[in-house]
Amino acid sequence: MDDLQPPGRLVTLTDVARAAGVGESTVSRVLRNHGSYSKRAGERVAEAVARLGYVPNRLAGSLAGQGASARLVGVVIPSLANVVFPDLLRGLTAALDAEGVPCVIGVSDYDPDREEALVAALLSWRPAALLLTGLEHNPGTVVLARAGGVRVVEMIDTDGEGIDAVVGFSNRAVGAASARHLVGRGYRRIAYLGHDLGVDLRAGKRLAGFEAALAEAGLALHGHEIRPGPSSPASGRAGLEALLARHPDLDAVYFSNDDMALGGYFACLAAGLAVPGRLALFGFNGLDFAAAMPQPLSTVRTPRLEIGRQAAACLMGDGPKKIDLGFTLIEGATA
Amino acid sequence: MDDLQPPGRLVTLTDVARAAGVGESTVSRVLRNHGSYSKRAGERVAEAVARLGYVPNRLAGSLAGQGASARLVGVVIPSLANVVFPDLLRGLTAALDAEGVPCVIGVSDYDPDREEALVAALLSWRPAALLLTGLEHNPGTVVLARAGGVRVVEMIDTDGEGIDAVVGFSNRAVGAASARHLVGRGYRRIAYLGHDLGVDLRAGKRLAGFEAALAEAGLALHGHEIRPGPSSPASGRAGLEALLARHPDLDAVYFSNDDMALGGYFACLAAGLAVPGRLALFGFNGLDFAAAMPQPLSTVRTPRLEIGRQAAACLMGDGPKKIDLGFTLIEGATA
DNA sequence: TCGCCTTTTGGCAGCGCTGCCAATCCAGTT
DNA sequence: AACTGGATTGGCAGCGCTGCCAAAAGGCGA
Repeated sequence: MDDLQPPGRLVTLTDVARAAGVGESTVSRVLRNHGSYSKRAGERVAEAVARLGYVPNRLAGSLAGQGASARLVGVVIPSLANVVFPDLLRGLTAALDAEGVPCVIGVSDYDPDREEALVAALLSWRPAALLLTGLEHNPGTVVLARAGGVRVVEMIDTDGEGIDAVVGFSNRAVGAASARHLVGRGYRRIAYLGHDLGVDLRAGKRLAGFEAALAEAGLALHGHEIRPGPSSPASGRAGLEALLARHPDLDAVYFSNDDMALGGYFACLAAGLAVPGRLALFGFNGLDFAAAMPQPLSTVRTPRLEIGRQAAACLMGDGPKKIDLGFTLIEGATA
Repeated sequence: MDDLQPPGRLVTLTDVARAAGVGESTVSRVLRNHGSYSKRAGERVAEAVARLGYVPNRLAGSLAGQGASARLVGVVIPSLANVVFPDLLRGLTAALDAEGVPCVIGVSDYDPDREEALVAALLSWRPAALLLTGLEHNPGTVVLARAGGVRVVEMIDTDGEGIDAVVGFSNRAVGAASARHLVGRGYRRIAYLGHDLGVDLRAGKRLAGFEAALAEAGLALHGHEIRPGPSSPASGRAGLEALLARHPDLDAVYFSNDDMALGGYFACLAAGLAVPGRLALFGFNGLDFAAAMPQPLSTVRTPRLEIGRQAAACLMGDGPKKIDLGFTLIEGATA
């Protein structure tokens, strides 16, 4: 594939300098608009850049520059299959693109070892900052991140201690608020329906908060179904059918997220179960479709874009170490 | 933020060489497992690397290496809000992470000028390859991409000429197949409900293919609703309500994608319209939820992950210049 | 033990850029 | 015209690494 472009050397700053009849430093100053230079020099450089089609080499620039760190941000997320993470990236890139800082991303597939490998790989690009998801990491990941000499921001989860800065919300609190809502509405035989907790630690924290709040009300989970694999409407639908077969007397279900809840809603529609009359449904995330349902889904809206934005802001300025952006309980009409 | 890490210099390859009592070149050879070195040298280097916590500096490595191009891939996508693009990234990162090549991403927000700026920014990192979305770009973008001396792959759309390699499917053909399906089922008063076509050119191509196939059958669109803004279930629901108010006699609706179709389905549920008895619905994309609906959505499944994977493969080897991965029409039960 | 060939090794230039410094220029003063 | 201070400029070292090359170290049969 490399023999396709034998154009020899790409245009360098030295070429521009020669073409513009000025020194290299002048070109550098003009291009970065840093230091002082005459109007004339600016024009000649601009002209030469345009004529030669010069594209700066940031590898060289970053290497030579102060601190030798690149204007890049390394991001490790567990998955791209769950809307939450693209939303996070969306907030992030919106804020970073404005600064002209691109993200280098790695997807860990919820595997801590892959995460560690990705952190090492990303650090080798000497990013200006590193963004991780959640607070649970391999010890090696933490050592690497600390030794990397970069700002580290952990996103989404605030239930625990971070390496450096943390931006997110409390998943435990979300679970507790959800439980209190259901209990307050009079539901008593409440089941949990989720996807694999072994990998999604934050779903586990929500469940823990949920059960704790249930316990405060003198209740316990009335049924429990954990589906292998990632969350999806299909999994939610199959899961609810399984759950109802085992516990026909359920009156409410707390889902690990809205995707699962949508599947549950579909199951109810298909089975002709009145929602919430016969069965109440409660989700998590507050995705777009939740509000468009015939009966808006009862759920908790999480500030996903805002987490991304604040995380980006956190990289730039020196904000507080822990930012809890909270969440919003959406009453909806399904619970 | 930078005064937080005054740890002085990070560990360099020279430090490792000194600590291991070997030359720099030997360390380099060991680390890249390139060239020959003794077992003893390998062990001493490995020990020193572990002891010092050395993380290579790829900025320097790439700068010094052959062709001075980085083991990075630049990706420009129009949005992260539409599942399609995260899915694309998913296929991509799955294939690239295996090779240890991270993606540097930029989000253009469907703006050709932003796309051009992002291409320039990404090229300045001297990526090994550049991945763009769609075939329509600013002339400047094309010039840049060509001059960058990198392999360029355009994803998703095969209806037109690419800069270098193209991986995707024909949106026109998707539209035509969808129309033929609806016509074959006996629907005659068919409307189109979509989001902003000005930005989503591929949706426009589908619609063009759809109308062309309709014309072949002697039909024309019976109603037409374009919603401003991005696609979403909420937009689909509101759109269908508006459409039905204007054309109460519709018997089928072709949606710009499944998200819009889901909103349409919700609108039918809410209004008590039988699907497909009273109104048939047809989507596009074949998202997860489509199969979990009480009546599986009639739609077209696109090979999003596979496009990402093939695009990655395309960067490595020298595959064909144009790969059409086709699509699958899913009959479903809504049309 | 010696010569010959292969494996292993270290030195060093240089990738393209930035930061520092000293040189130059220029306008305003004296 | 000489002088002064700030604005502008170019030269050059060096960022951390790789590729090249020549030197050193082994291996082995004679």
